[in-house]
Amino acid sequence: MAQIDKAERRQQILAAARDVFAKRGYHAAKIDEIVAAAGVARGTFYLYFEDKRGIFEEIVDRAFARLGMAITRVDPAAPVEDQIKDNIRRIVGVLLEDKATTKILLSDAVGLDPGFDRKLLVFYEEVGKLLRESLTDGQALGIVAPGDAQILAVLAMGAMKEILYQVTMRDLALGEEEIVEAIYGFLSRGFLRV
Amino acid sequence: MAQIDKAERRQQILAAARDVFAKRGYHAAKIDEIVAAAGVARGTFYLYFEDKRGIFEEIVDRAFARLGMAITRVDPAAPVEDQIKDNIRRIVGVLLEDKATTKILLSDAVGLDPGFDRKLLVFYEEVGKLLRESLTDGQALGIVAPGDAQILAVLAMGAMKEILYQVTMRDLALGEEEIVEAIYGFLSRGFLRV
Amino acid sequence: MAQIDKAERRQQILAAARDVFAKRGYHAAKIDEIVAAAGVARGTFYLYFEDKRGIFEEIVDRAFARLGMAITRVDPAAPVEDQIKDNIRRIVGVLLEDKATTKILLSDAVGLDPGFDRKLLVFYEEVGKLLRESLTDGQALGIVAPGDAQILAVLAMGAMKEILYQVTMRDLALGEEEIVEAIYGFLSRGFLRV
Amino acid sequence: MAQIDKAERRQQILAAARDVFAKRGYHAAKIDEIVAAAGVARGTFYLYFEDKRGIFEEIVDRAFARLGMAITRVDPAAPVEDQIKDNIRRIVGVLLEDKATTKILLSDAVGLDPGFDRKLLVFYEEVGKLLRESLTDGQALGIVAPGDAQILAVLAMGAMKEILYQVTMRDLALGEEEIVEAIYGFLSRGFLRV
DNA sequence: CATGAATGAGTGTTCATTCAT
DNA sequence: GATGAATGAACACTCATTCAT
Repeated sequence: MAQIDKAERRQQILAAARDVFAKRGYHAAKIDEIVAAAGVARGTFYLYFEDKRGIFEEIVDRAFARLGMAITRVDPAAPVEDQIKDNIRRIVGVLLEDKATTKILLSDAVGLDPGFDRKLLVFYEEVGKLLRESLTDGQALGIVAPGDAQILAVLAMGAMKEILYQVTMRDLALGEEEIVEAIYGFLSRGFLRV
Repeated sequence: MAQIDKAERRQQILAAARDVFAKRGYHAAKIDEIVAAAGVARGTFYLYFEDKRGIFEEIVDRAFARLGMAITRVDPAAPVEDQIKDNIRRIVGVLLEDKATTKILLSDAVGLDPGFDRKLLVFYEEVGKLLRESLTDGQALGIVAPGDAQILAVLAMGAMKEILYQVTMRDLALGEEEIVEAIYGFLSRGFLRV
Repeated sequence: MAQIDKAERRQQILAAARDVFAKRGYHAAKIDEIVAAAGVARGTFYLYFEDKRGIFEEIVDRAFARLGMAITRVDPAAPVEDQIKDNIRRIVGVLLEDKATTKILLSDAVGLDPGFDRKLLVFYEEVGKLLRESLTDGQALGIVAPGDAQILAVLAMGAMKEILYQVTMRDLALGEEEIVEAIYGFLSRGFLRV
Repeated sequence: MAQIDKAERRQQILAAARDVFAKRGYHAAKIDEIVAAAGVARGTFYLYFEDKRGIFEEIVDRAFARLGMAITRVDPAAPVEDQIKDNIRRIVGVLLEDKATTKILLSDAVGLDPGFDRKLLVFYEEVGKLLRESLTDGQALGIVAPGDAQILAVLAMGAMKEILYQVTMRDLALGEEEIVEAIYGFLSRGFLRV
């Protein structure tokens, strides 16, 4: 079990932890099961991670970082439709690429404890802020409907989170592009025609 | 402590549990704190409830029941706008009326364990089914945009859940009617005008 | 195992802990052995005591309190010999009466950790202060040899501690009165006659 | 790290261990901190010492050896006062010269475990035996007060240990000669003049 | 019915020691 | 010899649940 690269060993444990957390949820996930899945000894775990919560936090932080990088600001000077679709496509891509982590993000990390709730809220707030600014820009140009940009941002995020939650948790059989189109259509036009 | 009605005693404990669960989250909520808040002895708790998970489940079940009763089917023969707004208004009303329970529903109950995840999924699926049917009816009448009704239903629920989650967790200062209008506007027209 | 008086239950556990600590030393004493000796369940221990260190500290504190009460100030106006002998007799009596606790005091509590070292030092300093004052009084009356009263106090305490340590740890077969006389003789006259 | 003498490397580790043991106490001293202080790798430690207890034992054994060599038998044919003072002076000198080790001896090694208690007892008994014989000789010559020589030996050692313990642990500001004189005065004449 | 003292299974974490390179 | 990554035995403590009074 000896000379693996240190970074590789971290990844190994991280991947095992991700799978166990996704399968069992945070509290039902036992260190024992994680190290068994990673094929390392109990003590090795603590060589690479502070504690159970620490590794969970790292999984979430990495996912947030990946997600953050998938999102880019919309430039209102250029055609927006493709930019928005690309954003949606990248977000959906990142989340569907690693469903275990997505389940952790959208399910296990929710309501874990006040500290974690804050972390989640902060991340969504950051995304919301970017979205809000884009919406405000768009409103100035008349390509976004008037209304409280913050609320619109929250609603848009909620819609996306839910569809991805359902796809992840229920294995709703939808192709990525289908999801992207549905989200885009919904955000752009809603669905009521009364 | 003598002459309290049995049902009243249940309520007392239930309310205490709800507050503690909302304040601490499921795992950090200790039976000790619940019984202290309810002003009963430890053993008394188990006279009224099977176990910790049992009382939590009852809180969630009651909330779901209340929520279910707030939702009524839209009759496409009559003017739909008011019917939809009424539905939204009732749902928002129920959830904002008891924020502790709403926090439990939208945060603590999420990712608790596979069994609970299923319960949540089932409830949202039931709501989604009703919504889907209404949407399908609407599509037949041309008052709902075409598209996969199931996805539309999921997106609509996600948007509503998120705004209420934010209002509950962040104390976003929004009036009920404001929320109702924002949701309705979003569902009906989206926000892009490109 | 039920309805014993709460104070009695504390005593029961305290006595068991004292025996185990005395037999094994602080670190080798396991909670398991203490509760087994006390005939209670693991959890019961924590119902009565904060933690392992807490019960140890209580044992030491109680011993110090008992010891403190055995010591009285010497009144230089009255004949001092009997007063001193009485003090020595009471101290020796208290320590030989419960050898397990004495072993804990003179052996296990020593060098446990910086916090405990301080507690010990503080206690001995208090005793030393009383002794020092008595010695200073005595020096004024010419019944105590001149010299740094603090050093004399320390030396006197050391002599007493050591003889009791040896009696406790080695079962040196000495009667109480023998010990008292030896200490008194030593303190009063030393042993060199050159 | 290459060309260091094997014996030198041992010394290096031994010195580091001594400092860490003195600073933290036996149990709070971690191998990690010792090897870090010594500037060697974890495994290297075990190349030079059996285990943690082994190195601790060696520190104590060496200290006892040094101490043993400082003590010489008093020849009753020659003037004893200087011989005794020289003995005290040498003992005090050895102990104050390396306060870290003295703290280990008088504090950390006490009550470590039954095995160590025995080692301490044996050493003090050996010293006590030598002292007892000197005292018995002295009693035959009338230069030592009558009384149980063993008890007198124990009392004398206790007095010395305590003053050195206090000087070491409390940084009692006393010069060596002051200490020597105080001890000698105390042993020779006690302090009561009633 | 109500009480609260007693229970004990369950688990995260530490750290001395080993051993492949 | 030297290294430091890996090991896993050991243990204090928590807290939901039970049950004698």
